[in-house]
Amino acid sequence: MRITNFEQFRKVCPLSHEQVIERLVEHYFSSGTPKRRENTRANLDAIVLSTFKLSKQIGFAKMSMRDLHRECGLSLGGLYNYFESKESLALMIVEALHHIAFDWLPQLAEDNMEDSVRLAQLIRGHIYLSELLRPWFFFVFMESKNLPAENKEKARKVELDFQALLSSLYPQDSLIPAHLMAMMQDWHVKHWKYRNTSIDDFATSVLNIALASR
Amino acid sequence: MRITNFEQFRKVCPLSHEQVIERLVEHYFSSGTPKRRENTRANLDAIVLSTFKLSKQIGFAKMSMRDLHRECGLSLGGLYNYFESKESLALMIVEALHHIAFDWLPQLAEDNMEDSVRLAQLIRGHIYLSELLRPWFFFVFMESKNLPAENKEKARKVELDFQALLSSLYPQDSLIPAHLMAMMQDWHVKHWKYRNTSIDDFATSVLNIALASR
DNA sequence: CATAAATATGAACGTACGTTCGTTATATTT
DNA sequence: AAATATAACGAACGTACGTTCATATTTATG
Repeated sequence: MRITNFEQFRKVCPLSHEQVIERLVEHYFSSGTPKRRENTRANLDAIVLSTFKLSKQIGFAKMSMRDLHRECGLSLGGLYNYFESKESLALMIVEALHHIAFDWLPQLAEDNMEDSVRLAQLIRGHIYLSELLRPWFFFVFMESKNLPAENKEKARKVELDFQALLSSLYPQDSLIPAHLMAMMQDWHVKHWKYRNTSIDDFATSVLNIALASR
Repeated sequence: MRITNFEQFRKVCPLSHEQVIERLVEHYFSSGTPKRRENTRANLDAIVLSTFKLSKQIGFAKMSMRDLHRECGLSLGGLYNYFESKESLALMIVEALHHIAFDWLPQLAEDNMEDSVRLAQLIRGHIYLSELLRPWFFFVFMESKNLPAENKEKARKVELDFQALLSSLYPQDSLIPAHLMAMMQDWHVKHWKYRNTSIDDFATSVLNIALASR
Protein backbone atom coordinates (compact mmCIF):
# COMPACT_ATOMS: atom_id res chain seq x y z
CA MET A 1 0.00 0.00 0.00
CA ARG A 2 1.66 3.18 -1.22
CA ILE A 3 0.61 6.34 0.55
CA THR A 4 0.37 9.64 -1.34
CA ASN A 5 -2.04 11.87 0.55
CA PHE A 6 -4.60 11.79 3.33
CA GLU A 7 -7.70 11.29 1.21
CA GLN A 8 -6.13 8.32 -0.51
CA PHE A 9 -4.87 6.98 2.83
CA ARG A 10 -8.30 7.24 4.37
CA LYS A 11 -9.78 5.16 1.57
CA VAL A 12 -7.27 2.35 1.66
CA CYS A 13 -6.45 2.23 5.37
CA PRO A 14 -8.19 -0.73 6.99
CA LEU A 15 -8.23 0.99 10.35
CA SER A 16 -10.79 3.43 11.70
CA HIS A 17 -12.44 4.40 14.94
CA GLU A 18 -15.15 1.81 14.25
CA GLN A 19 -12.52 -0.87 13.73
CA VAL A 20 -10.87 -0.21 17.05
CA ILE A 21 -14.22 -0.27 18.83
CA GLU A 22 -15.02 -3.55 17.09
CA ARG A 23 -11.75 -4.93 18.36
CA LEU A 24 -12.76 -4.00 21.88
CA VAL A 25 -16.10 -5.75 21.45
CA GLU A 26 -14.31 -8.88 20.25
CA HIS A 27 -11.74 -8.90 22.94
CA TYR A 28 -13.68 -7.96 26.01
CA PHE A 29 -17.15 -9.33 25.29
CA SER A 30 -18.10 -12.57 23.66
CA SER A 31 -21.88 -12.73 24.00
CA GLY A 32 -23.12 -14.29 20.80
CA THR A 33 -26.39 -12.84 19.57
CA PRO A 34 -26.36 -9.95 17.09
CA LYS A 35 -28.68 -7.83 19.22
CA ARG A 36 -26.52 -8.22 22.34
CA ARG A 37 -23.40 -7.56 20.35
CA GLU A 38 -24.76 -4.40 18.78
CA ASN A 39 -25.85 -3.15 22.17
CA THR A 40 -22.39 -3.79 23.56
CA ARG A 41 -20.79 -2.05 20.61
CA ALA A 42 -22.99 1.03 20.92
CA ASN A 43 -22.35 1.34 24.65
CA LEU A 44 -18.60 0.87 24.28
CA ASP A 45 -18.59 3.48 21.56
CA ALA A 46 -20.44 5.95 23.77
CA ILE A 47 -18.16 5.21 26.71
CA VAL A 48 -14.98 5.70 24.72
CA LEU A 49 -16.18 8.85 22.94
CA SER A 50 -17.36 10.35 26.22
CA THR A 51 -14.06 9.50 27.86
CA PHE A 52 -12.22 11.27 25.03
CA LYS A 53 -14.44 14.32 25.30
CA LEU A 54 -14.23 14.65 29.07
CA SER A 55 -10.55 13.86 29.42
CA LYS A 56 -9.73 16.37 26.70
CA GLN A 57 -11.78 18.99 28.58
CA ILE A 58 -10.71 18.39 32.16
CA GLY A 59 -8.22 15.50 32.10
CA PHE A 60 -8.86 11.85 32.82
CA ALA A 61 -7.85 12.11 36.48
CA LYS A 62 -10.42 14.82 37.16
CA MET A 63 -13.15 13.12 35.13
CA SER A 64 -15.51 11.40 37.56
CA MET A 65 -17.59 8.31 36.90
CA ARG A 66 -20.61 10.52 37.39
CA ASP A 67 -19.37 12.85 34.66
CA LEU A 68 -18.92 9.84 32.41
CA HIS A 69 -22.33 8.35 33.14
CA ARG A 70 -24.02 11.70 32.48
CA GLU A 71 -22.12 12.14 29.22
CA CYS A 72 -22.55 8.65 27.79
CA GLY A 73 -26.06 7.92 29.04
CA LEU A 74 -25.35 4.66 30.84
CA SER A 75 -26.13 4.40 34.54
CA LEU A 76 -23.39 4.73 37.09
CA GLY A 77 -23.44 1.03 37.94
CA GLY A 78 -23.95 -0.06 34.36
CA LEU A 79 -20.56 1.31 33.37
CA TYR A 80 -18.95 -1.44 35.39
CA ASN A 81 -20.25 -4.06 32.97
CA TYR A 82 -17.69 -2.68 30.53
CA PHE A 83 -14.61 -2.31 32.71
CA GLU A 84 -13.51 -3.29 36.18
CA SER A 85 -12.34 0.09 37.36
CA LYS A 86 -11.68 3.60 36.17
CA GLU A 87 -8.01 2.79 35.75
CA SER A 88 -8.77 -0.28 33.65
CA LEU A 89 -10.89 1.89 31.36
CA ALA A 90 -7.81 3.96 30.53
CA LEU A 91 -5.83 0.78 30.09
CA MET A 92 -8.43 -0.70 27.77
CA ILE A 93 -8.23 2.32 25.49
CA VAL A 94 -4.44 2.48 25.47
CA GLU A 95 -4.03 -1.22 24.75
CA ALA A 96 -6.62 -1.18 21.99
CA LEU A 97 -4.68 1.52 20.13
CA HIS A 98 -1.40 -0.24 20.71
CA HIS A 99 -2.66 -3.55 19.36
CA ILE A 100 -4.58 -2.14 16.45
CA ALA A 101 -2.52 0.80 15.26
CA PHE A 102 1.07 0.25 16.26
CA ASP A 103 1.07 -3.40 15.28
CA TRP A 104 -0.17 -2.37 11.86
CA LEU A 105 2.09 0.60 11.10
CA PRO A 106 5.35 -1.33 10.42
CA GLN A 107 3.86 -3.15 7.45
CA LEU A 108 3.67 0.15 5.58
CA ALA A 109 7.41 -0.22 4.99
CA GLU A 110 7.83 -3.14 2.60
CA ASP A 111 11.14 -4.90 2.11
CA ASN A 112 11.72 -3.94 -1.50
CA MET A 113 11.23 -0.23 -0.97
CA GLU A 114 14.00 2.28 -1.36
CA ASP A 115 15.05 3.99 1.84
CA SER A 116 13.53 7.31 0.86
CA VAL A 117 10.24 5.60 0.06
CA ARG A 118 10.27 3.63 3.32
CA LEU A 119 10.79 6.89 5.16
CA ALA A 120 7.91 8.52 3.33
CA GLN A 121 5.66 5.55 4.03
CA LEU A 122 6.45 5.51 7.74
CA ILE A 123 6.12 9.23 8.24
CA ARG A 124 3.01 9.80 6.14
CA GLY A 125 1.51 6.61 7.56
CA HIS A 126 2.10 7.67 11.15
CA ILE A 127 0.83 11.18 10.61
CA TYR A 128 -2.26 10.19 8.61
CA LEU A 129 -3.16 7.44 11.04
CA SER A 130 -2.79 9.79 13.98
CA GLU A 131 -5.20 12.13 12.22
CA LEU A 132 -7.65 9.35 11.43
CA LEU A 133 -7.58 8.27 15.10
CA ARG A 134 -6.70 11.65 16.56
CA PRO A 135 -8.71 11.33 19.81
CA TRP A 136 -7.14 7.92 20.46
CA PHE A 137 -3.62 9.18 19.86
CA PHE A 138 -4.24 12.24 22.03
CA PHE A 139 -5.62 10.16 24.87
CA VAL A 140 -2.78 7.66 24.74
CA PHE A 141 -0.17 10.44 24.66
CA MET A 142 -1.74 12.16 27.64
CA GLU A 143 -2.52 9.15 29.79
CA SER A 144 0.34 6.75 29.15
CA LYS A 145 2.47 8.41 31.78
CA ASN A 146 -0.21 7.87 34.43
CA LEU A 147 -0.59 4.14 33.88
CA PRO A 148 0.75 1.57 36.33
CA ALA A 149 4.50 1.03 35.96
CA GLU A 150 4.23 -2.08 33.85
CA ASN A 151 1.90 -0.51 31.31
CA LYS A 152 3.84 2.74 31.23
CA GLU A 153 6.90 0.74 30.27
CA LYS A 154 4.89 -0.98 27.56
CA ALA A 155 3.77 2.36 26.16
CA ARG A 156 7.37 3.56 26.02
CA LYS A 157 8.39 0.36 24.28
CA VAL A 158 5.67 0.81 21.66
CA GLU A 159 6.93 4.32 20.94
CA LEU A 160 10.57 3.26 20.81
CA ASP A 161 9.69 0.35 18.51
CA PHE A 162 8.30 2.71 15.93
CA GLN A 163 11.20 5.08 16.41
CA ALA A 164 13.52 2.15 15.77
CA LEU A 165 11.98 1.72 12.33
CA LEU A 166 13.05 5.27 11.53
CA SER A 167 16.44 4.78 13.15
CA SER A 168 17.32 2.05 10.67
CA LEU A 169 17.30 4.75 8.00
CA TYR A 170 19.70 7.07 9.81
CA PRO A 171 23.26 6.85 11.12
CA GLN A 172 23.63 5.20 14.49
CA ASP A 173 22.86 7.46 17.47
CA SER A 174 21.26 10.07 15.24
CA LEU A 175 18.71 12.16 17.10
CA ILE A 176 16.66 12.74 13.97
CA PRO A 177 14.26 9.83 14.59
CA ALA A 178 13.42 11.19 18.03
CA HIS A 179 12.97 14.66 16.54
CA LEU A 180 10.62 13.26 13.92
CA MET A 181 8.52 11.52 16.58
CA ALA A 182 8.23 14.78 18.50
CA MET A 183 7.20 16.71 15.40
CA MET A 184 4.61 14.11 14.43
CA GLN A 185 3.08 13.90 17.91
CA ASP A 186 2.76 17.67 17.99
CA TRP A 187 -0.08 17.31 15.48
CA HIS A 188 -2.43 15.81 18.04
CA VAL A 189 -0.83 17.09 21.26
CA LYS A 190 -0.90 20.77 20.26
CA HIS A 191 -3.59 20.62 17.64
CA TRP A 192 -4.70 24.19 18.43
CA LYS A 193 -1.51 25.34 16.70
CA TYR A 194 -2.52 23.76 13.44
CA ARG A 195 -6.07 25.01 13.00
CA ASN A 196 -5.17 26.57 9.65
CA THR A 197 -2.86 23.82 8.45
CA SER A 198 -3.92 20.92 6.23
CA ILE A 199 -2.78 17.47 7.28
CA ASP A 200 -1.09 17.06 3.89
CA ASP A 201 0.92 20.24 4.26
CA PHE A 202 1.92 19.12 7.72
CA ALA A 203 3.03 15.67 6.57
CA THR A 204 4.96 17.11 3.66
CA SER A 205 6.76 19.55 5.93
CA VAL A 206 7.85 16.82 8.35
CA LEU A 207 8.85 14.54 5.52
CA ASN A 208 10.96 17.27 3.94
CA ILE A 209 12.94 17.56 7.14
CA ALA A 210 13.23 13.78 7.36
CA LEU A 211 14.58 13.52 3.83
CA ALA A 212 16.91 16.50 4.13
CA SER A 213 18.41 15.16 7.34
CA ARG A 214 19.52 11.77 6.03
CA MET B 1 25.37 37.43 25.63
CA ARG B 2 26.55 34.94 23.02
CA ILE B 3 25.73 31.32 23.77
CA THR B 4 28.14 28.56 22.78
CA ASN B 5 27.48 25.58 25.04
CA PHE B 6 25.59 24.61 28.16
CA GLU B 7 28.42 25.05 30.66
CA GLN B 8 29.06 28.56 29.41
CA PHE B 9 25.33 29.29 29.38
CA ARG B 10 24.95 28.11 32.95
CA LYS B 11 27.67 30.50 34.09
CA VAL B 12 26.36 33.61 32.37
CA CYS B 13 22.60 33.00 32.58
CA PRO B 14 21.10 35.20 35.29
CA LEU B 15 18.24 32.75 35.82
CA SER B 16 18.16 29.70 38.04
CA HIS B 17 15.77 27.74 40.21
CA GLU B 18 16.78 29.92 43.14
CA GLN B 19 16.04 33.06 41.15
CA VAL B 20 12.53 31.94 40.31
CA ILE B 21 11.85 31.03 43.93
CA GLU B 22 13.17 34.44 44.96
CA ARG B 23 10.76 36.02 42.52
CA LEU B 24 7.90 34.15 44.17
CA VAL B 25 9.02 35.39 47.58
CA GLU B 26 9.08 38.96 46.28
CA HIS B 27 5.77 38.80 44.56
CA TYR B 28 3.61 36.87 46.94
CA PHE B 29 5.07 37.75 50.34
CA SER B 30 6.26 41.10 51.53
CA SER B 31 7.05 40.57 55.20
CA GLY B 32 10.16 42.55 55.83
CA THR B 33 12.56 40.99 58.29
CA PRO B 34 15.42 38.78 57.02
CA LYS B 35 14.48 35.87 59.27
CA ARG B 36 10.86 35.85 58.11
CA ARG B 37 11.94 36.18 54.54
CA GLU B 38 14.37 33.29 54.71
CA ASN B 39 11.70 31.14 56.33
CA THR B 40 9.26 31.99 53.58
CA ARG B 41 11.87 31.24 50.94
CA ALA B 42 12.74 27.84 52.40
CA ASN B 43 9.10 26.82 52.69
CA LEU B 44 8.24 27.97 49.18
CA ASP B 45 11.25 26.09 47.89
CA ALA B 46 10.14 22.90 49.64
CA ILE B 47 6.57 23.31 48.42
CA VAL B 48 7.57 23.83 44.81
CA LEU B 49 10.14 21.02 44.77
CA SER B 50 7.68 18.63 46.40
CA THR B 51 5.00 19.62 43.91
CA PHE B 52 7.41 18.88 41.05
CA LYS B 53 8.34 15.51 42.52
CA LEU B 54 4.79 14.37 43.22
CA SER B 55 3.23 15.67 40.03
CA LYS B 56 5.97 14.01 37.98
CA GLN B 57 5.25 10.74 39.81
CA ILE B 58 1.45 10.69 39.86
CA GLY B 59 0.29 13.88 38.16
CA PHE B 60 -0.81 17.13 39.76
CA ALA B 61 -4.51 16.21 39.70
CA LYS B 62 -3.91 13.02 41.68
CA MET B 63 -1.49 14.65 44.10
CA SER B 64 -3.37 15.35 47.35
CA MET B 65 -2.65 18.12 49.82
CA ARG B 66 -1.83 15.37 52.30
CA ASP B 67 0.77 13.98 49.90
CA LEU B 68 2.22 17.45 49.56
CA HIS B 69 2.30 18.14 53.30
CA ARG B 70 4.02 14.80 53.97
CA GLU B 71 6.58 15.44 51.23
CA CYS B 72 7.45 19.05 52.06
CA GLY B 73 7.19 18.86 55.84
CA LEU B 74 4.74 21.71 56.33
CA SER B 75 1.44 20.99 58.08
CA LEU B 76 -1.73 20.56 56.09
CA GLY B 77 -3.12 23.89 57.24
CA GLY B 78 0.23 25.66 57.06
CA LEU B 79 0.37 25.15 53.30
CA TYR B 80 -2.48 27.60 52.92
CA ASN B 81 -0.27 30.44 54.09
CA TYR B 82 1.50 30.09 50.73
CA PHE B 83 -1.38 29.77 48.34
CA GLU B 84 -5.15 30.12 48.39
CA SER B 85 -6.05 26.78 46.86
CA LYS B 86 -4.51 23.79 45.14
CA GLU B 87 -5.35 25.30 41.77
CA SER B 88 -3.69 28.58 42.63
CA LEU B 89 -0.52 26.67 43.55
CA ALA B 90 -0.31 25.39 39.98
CA LEU B 91 -1.04 28.87 38.72
CA MET B 92 1.68 30.39 40.91
CA ILE B 93 4.27 28.03 39.43
CA VAL B 94 3.17 28.53 35.84
CA GLU B 95 3.10 32.30 36.11
CA ALA B 96 6.47 32.45 37.81
CA LEU B 97 8.09 30.61 34.91
CA HIS B 98 6.26 32.72 32.37
CA HIS B 99 7.35 35.98 33.94
CA ILE B 100 10.91 34.97 34.66
CA ALA B 101 11.89 32.76 31.76
CA PHE B 102 9.79 33.67 28.79
CA ASP B 103 10.11 37.39 29.35
CA TRP B 104 13.87 36.98 29.39
CA LEU B 105 14.40 34.69 26.39
CA PRO B 106 13.74 37.25 23.61
CA GLN B 107 16.67 39.43 24.63
CA LEU B 108 19.03 36.64 23.59
CA ALA B 109 18.42 37.76 20.03
CA GLU B 110 20.03 41.17 19.67
CA ASP B 111 19.21 43.54 16.84
CA ASN B 112 22.59 43.55 15.13
CA MET B 113 22.88 39.78 14.88
CA GLU B 114 22.86 37.91 11.60
CA ASP B 115 19.82 35.74 11.07
CA SER B 116 21.74 32.50 11.52
CA VAL B 117 23.19 33.78 14.77
CA ARG B 118 19.80 34.94 16.01
CA LEU B 119 18.46 31.48 15.27
CA ALA B 120 21.31 29.83 17.15
CA GLN B 121 20.82 32.16 20.10
CA LEU B 122 17.09 31.49 20.34
CA ILE B 123 17.34 27.75 19.94
CA ARG B 124 20.34 27.15 22.18
CA GLY B 125 18.91 29.64 24.68
CA HIS B 126 15.54 27.91 24.83
CA ILE B 127 17.03 24.44 25.09
CA TYR B 128 19.65 25.34 27.67
CA LEU B 129 17.19 27.27 29.77
CA SER B 130 14.69 24.41 29.66
CA GLU B 131 17.48 22.15 30.94
CA LEU B 132 18.47 24.59 33.67
CA LEU B 133 14.84 24.81 34.80
CA ARG B 134 13.78 21.37 33.59
CA PRO B 135 11.26 20.61 36.40
CA TRP B 136 9.62 23.99 35.85
CA PHE B 137 9.32 23.52 32.11
CA PHE B 138 8.00 19.98 32.55
CA PHE B 139 5.40 21.10 35.06
CA VAL B 140 4.24 24.01 32.91
CA PHE B 141 4.00 21.81 29.83
CA MET B 142 1.96 19.19 31.67
CA GLU B 143 -0.33 21.49 33.64
CA SER B 144 -0.99 24.42 31.33
CA LYS B 145 -3.83 22.58 29.64
CA ASN B 146 -5.59 22.04 32.98
CA LEU B 147 -5.59 25.68 34.02
CA PRO B 148 -8.75 27.82 33.96
CA ALA B 149 -9.60 29.04 30.47
CA GLU B 150 -8.06 32.48 30.88
CA ASN B 151 -4.72 31.14 32.06
CA LYS B 152 -4.66 28.37 29.48
CA GLU B 153 -5.02 31.04 26.81
CA LYS B 154 -2.16 32.95 28.40
CA ALA B 155 0.05 29.86 28.32
CA ARG B 156 -0.69 29.36 24.63
CA LYS B 157 0.10 32.99 23.95
CA VAL B 158 3.46 32.69 25.71
CA GLU B 159 4.33 29.71 23.57
CA LEU B 160 3.20 31.38 20.36
CA ASP B 161 5.13 34.53 21.23
CA PHE B 162 8.37 32.62 21.35
CA GLN B 163 7.43 30.73 18.21
CA ALA B 164 6.86 34.08 16.52
CA LEU B 165 10.49 35.01 17.19
CA LEU B 166 11.51 31.97 15.17
CA SER B 167 8.89 32.65 12.51
CA SER B 168 10.49 35.98 11.67
CA LEU B 169 13.48 33.99 10.38
CA TYR B 170 11.45 31.75 8.06
CA PRO B 171 9.13 32.27 5.11
CA GLN B 172 5.56 33.16 6.00
CA ASP B 173 3.37 30.18 6.98
CA SER B 174 6.39 27.91 7.32
CA LEU B 175 5.74 25.06 9.74
CA ILE B 176 9.40 24.86 10.73
CA PRO B 177 9.06 27.11 13.80
CA ALA B 178 6.28 24.87 15.14
CA HIS B 179 8.41 21.81 14.42
CA LEU B 180 11.33 23.36 16.27
CA MET B 181 9.16 24.07 19.30
CA ALA B 182 8.00 20.46 19.35
CA MET B 183 11.55 19.13 19.09
CA MET B 184 12.79 21.42 21.84
CA GLN B 185 9.96 20.57 24.22
CA ASP B 186 10.61 16.89 23.71
CA TRP B 187 13.77 17.30 25.80
CA HIS B 188 11.80 17.79 29.00
CA VAL B 189 8.54 16.09 28.04
CA LYS B 190 10.09 12.78 27.03
CA HIS B 191 13.35 13.05 28.91
CA TRP B 192 13.54 9.26 29.34
CA LYS B 193 14.40 9.08 25.65
CA TYR B 194 17.50 11.18 26.10
CA ARG B 195 19.19 9.46 29.03
CA ASN B 196 22.32 8.87 26.96
CA THR B 197 22.30 12.18 25.13
CA SER B 198 24.19 15.29 26.20
CA ILE B 199 22.30 18.56 26.17
CA ASP B 200 24.91 20.02 23.83
CA ASP B 201 24.50 17.20 21.31
CA PHE B 202 20.76 17.67 21.52
CA ALA B 203 20.92 21.43 20.96
CA THR B 204 23.32 21.03 18.06
CA SER B 205 21.06 18.48 16.41
CA VAL B 206 18.00 20.74 16.63
CA LEU B 207 19.99 23.73 15.47
CA ASN B 208 21.30 21.82 12.45
CA ILE B 209 17.75 21.15 11.36
CA ALA B 210 16.81 24.76 11.99
CA LEU B 211 19.68 26.05 9.86
CA ALA B 212 19.21 23.51 7.09
CA SER B 213 15.52 24.33 6.82
CA ARG B 214 15.86 28.04 6.18
C1' DC C 1 -45.69 -17.59 26.50
C1' DA C 2 -43.06 -18.86 30.43
C1' DT C 3 -38.63 -19.39 32.24
C1' DA C 4 -33.96 -18.32 32.55
C1' DA C 5 -29.99 -15.54 31.60
C1' DA C 6 -27.91 -11.25 30.88
C1' DT C 7 -27.78 -6.40 31.45
C1' DA C 8 -29.13 -1.88 33.46
C1' DT C 9 -30.36 0.82 37.39
C1' DG C 10 -29.29 4.25 41.09
C1' DA C 11 -29.40 4.51 46.08
C1' DA C 12 -26.15 3.50 49.50
C1' DC C 13 -21.36 2.69 51.44
C1' DG C 14 -16.97 3.73 52.94
C1' DT C 15 -13.21 6.53 51.97
C1' DA C 16 -10.32 10.32 50.80
C1' DC C 17 -10.33 14.81 49.33
C1' DG C 18 -9.71 20.26 49.71
C1' DT C 19 -10.30 23.52 52.93
C1' DT C 20 -11.29 25.82 57.51
C1' DC C 21 -10.49 27.31 62.11
C1' DG C 22 -9.56 27.42 67.04
C1' DT C 23 -5.27 26.85 69.17
C1' DT C 24 -0.30 26.79 69.92
C1' DA C 25 4.31 28.30 68.82
C1' DT C 26 7.47 31.57 67.02
C1' DA C 27 9.15 36.01 65.71
C1' DT C 28 8.94 41.03 66.06
C1' DT C 29 8.12 45.30 68.31
C1' DT C 30 7.64 48.29 72.25
C1' DA D 1 10.22 41.26 79.35
C1' DA D 2 5.80 42.02 78.04
C1' DA D 3 2.79 42.73 74.35
C1' DT D 4 1.68 42.18 69.68
C1' DA D 5 1.84 40.27 65.17
C1' DT D 6 2.72 36.39 62.26
C1' DA D 7 2.99 31.66 61.06
C1' DA D 8 2.35 26.64 61.94
C1' DC D 9 -0.46 23.20 63.45
C1' DG D 10 -3.79 19.26 62.82
C1' DA D 11 -8.38 17.76 64.11
C1' DA D 12 -12.73 18.47 62.16
C1' DC D 13 -16.14 19.60 58.35
C1' DG D 14 -18.69 18.96 54.37
C1' DT D 15 -18.40 17.12 49.95
C1' DA D 16 -17.53 14.23 46.13
C1' DC D 17 -15.37 10.25 44.75
C1' DG D 18 -15.05 5.04 43.02
C1' DT D 19 -17.41 1.11 43.67
C1' DT D 20 -21.09 -2.29 45.16
C1' DC D 21 -25.43 -4.59 45.25
C1' DA D 22 -30.31 -5.56 45.69
C1' DT D 23 -33.73 -4.78 42.38
C1' DA D 24 -35.83 -3.96 37.82
C1' DT D 25 -35.68 -4.37 32.97
C1' DT D 26 -34.47 -6.39 28.72
C1' DT D 27 -33.16 -10.25 25.81
C1' DA D 28 -32.68 -15.17 24.73
C1' DT D 29 -34.27 -19.90 25.11
C1' DG D 30 -37.44 -24.03 24.94
